Amino acid sequence: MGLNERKLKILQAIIGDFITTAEPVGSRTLSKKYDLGVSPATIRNEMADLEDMGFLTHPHTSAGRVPSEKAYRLYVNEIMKKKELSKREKDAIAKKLYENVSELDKTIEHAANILSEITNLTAFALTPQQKHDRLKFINLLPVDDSTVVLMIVSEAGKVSNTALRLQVPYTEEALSILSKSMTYNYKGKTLSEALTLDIIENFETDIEAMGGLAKNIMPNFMKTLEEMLNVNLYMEGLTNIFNIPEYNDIDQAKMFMEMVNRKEDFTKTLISREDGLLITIGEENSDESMKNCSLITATYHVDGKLVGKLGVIGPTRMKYGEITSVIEYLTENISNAFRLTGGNNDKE
Amino acid sequence: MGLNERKLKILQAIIGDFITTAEPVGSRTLSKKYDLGVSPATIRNEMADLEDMGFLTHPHTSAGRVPSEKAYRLYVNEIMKKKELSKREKDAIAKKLYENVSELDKTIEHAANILSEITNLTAFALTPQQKHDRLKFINLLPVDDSTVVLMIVSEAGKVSNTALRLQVPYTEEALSILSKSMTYNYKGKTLSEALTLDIIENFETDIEAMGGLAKNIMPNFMKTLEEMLNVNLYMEGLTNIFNIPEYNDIDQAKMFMEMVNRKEDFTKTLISREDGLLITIGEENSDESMKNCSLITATYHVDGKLVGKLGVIGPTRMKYGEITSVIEYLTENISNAFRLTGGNNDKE
DNA sequence: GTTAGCACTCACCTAATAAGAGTGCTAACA
DNA sequence: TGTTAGCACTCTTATTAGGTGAGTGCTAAC
Repeated sequence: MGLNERKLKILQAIIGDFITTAEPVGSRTLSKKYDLGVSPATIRNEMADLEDMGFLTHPHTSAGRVPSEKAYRLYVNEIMKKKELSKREKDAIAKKLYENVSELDKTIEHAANILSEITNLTAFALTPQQKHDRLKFINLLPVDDSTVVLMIVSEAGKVSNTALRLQVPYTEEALSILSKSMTYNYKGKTLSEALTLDIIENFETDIEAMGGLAKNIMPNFMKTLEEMLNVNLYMEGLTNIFNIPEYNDIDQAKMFMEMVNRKEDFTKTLISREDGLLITIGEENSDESMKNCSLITATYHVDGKLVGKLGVIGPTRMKYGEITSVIEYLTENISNAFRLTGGNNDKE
Repeated sequence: MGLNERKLKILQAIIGDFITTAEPVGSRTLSKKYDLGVSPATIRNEMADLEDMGFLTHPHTSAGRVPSEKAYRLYVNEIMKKKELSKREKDAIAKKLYENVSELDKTIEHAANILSEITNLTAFALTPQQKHDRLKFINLLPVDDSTVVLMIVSEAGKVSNTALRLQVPYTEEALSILSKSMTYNYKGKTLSEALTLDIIENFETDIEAMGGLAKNIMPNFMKTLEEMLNVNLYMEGLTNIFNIPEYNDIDQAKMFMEMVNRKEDFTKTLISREDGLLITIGEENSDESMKNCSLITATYHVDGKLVGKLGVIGPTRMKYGEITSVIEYLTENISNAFRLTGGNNDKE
């Protein structure tokens, strides 16, 4: 028994209807609402077939049909068409996105916000992983008798610094030597390379000479590098799930909230996902807590190098077509925003 | 009709019982559970009096009594005793709190986390308002042909910097002059003073000479100052409310989540509250969305100067005594942690 | 192959009933 | 005069039963 055109048409109608109404759809409603050219009885026969084939399920005998995850998978792979966004939508998105383009993090946060507002789902965005970002500039600046500022700039333009209060007095000369020595050792290295460098060895001889200065500073340097490697997770539209029938139940809502609030786990899940547009439906998710969710993620690029991710999470019943269109438009424009402006806040 | 000792004892028992069980408490349970020395009938008479006085309410005729907000107010003001924390609890708190004491923000976040775990409520903490923090160090550092880093250090040890990509070439000399000029103009000023300074005037003559360098940099400087003035709000234990009977209802949970997710509003509410330990119960809250919550906030000090806030929010039925004890212990120790170590990561 | 007709199923809603917790009042007691 | 036992009464909550309607699956006719 194959999926002839009529079956496909009926399946598509069922999926489309269910996605918007969240109600099991019956043969009569189907024949009234959609112009299928056949009677409810025929539709019933076809639906029975579709159920045998695993595309539909039955909450109970006297209920309408509900698409299975297999149906969504088919829908995503073959039926759904990407919806071209209207000029107005595009403009609205672009306007918000370009609002504060000087800070990558802010833009990423905005992107998640836009996404959640358009989709009415929970949206998220990860700031880029900086693993391959290289150290460009390292400096130690005297601020006062007991305070120096450690400053690190990466090629991607990320700046990080910490005010260090030293336990021991220091001389500007020693500071300058250490600063130069660090630059010599680390400049041009990627963040992850830098983290594996055995610094103690490199500075062994100097440490005594500089009265513990390096001993004071290097641990902080490494800690700062680690922090630069951290990605930030932005989440928006958390409360949207309360408006979704699937989560109109305190336990469901709780489970969902708890899942997305385990930010480290969630971040790990996102990072480990393949690059590019990826849709995982229900059981396809490896995370136990996501087995009744669908997750859509996409990769964005900045300067053609760094990559981060953004996407949405919600019930398996979601508007896959529209959502992927918005996500793709967003990823393109995050890339563009930064390619065109070099991360500065002047638009071309 | 006054609040004689027996009435007070009964009221206390009712409040205590209701706080732990969340069930309306009846005369029989009361006489069985607590050793009041009188029969249920007597208790009933007293309860009727207490209800007339406004301390108790009646969900319906055949239900037990529930404390009114007036009762909680009395309880908080006069009955409740602060619970001395056990050594073990104190140690556990201190250990977590001192874990990463080099960064104020991290410590504040930890504090909120500890608080939510101990109280099983939603806890929050605001990083200090830096209004009166003074600028200590301003520097412009050349990184490459088109990039300079703007670095600002405040007396409180807050460091901020931004990599600026300039549209025009610059000379190190011009940069150095600008840097010195900025230091001259802003050093020692508080952040809020600095923000109101009319810089354009100060640099009018220099701007031409430095080929627009100042014009490029000053707006970013001001923006950075503004960011330094921002406070951060950390929230922990959001999903705890799902375990609270009062919020075991999708609409209640939704309202709560939406309230605490309006972070700007919430932050404003917190900032505008009086310093010190402050408990507001139900209707005492000016925020419409908090009228059925209780909010406890306290102020913490760092170096005896900067102040931030932390606290919990939950249903009016909460363990006021225990919670305030924990909050007070936390605020003291945040202060101590930074007083003793000067914000560095070595303990004394 | 398609359709009309019809019996059948099952969730859901409503009303009715029963059970249980707790009060308020009255009268007796110390 | 304050305290207590007793009891009728109230009101929620749980349970059950009956009715309704949406929708299916099957059969027989077209």
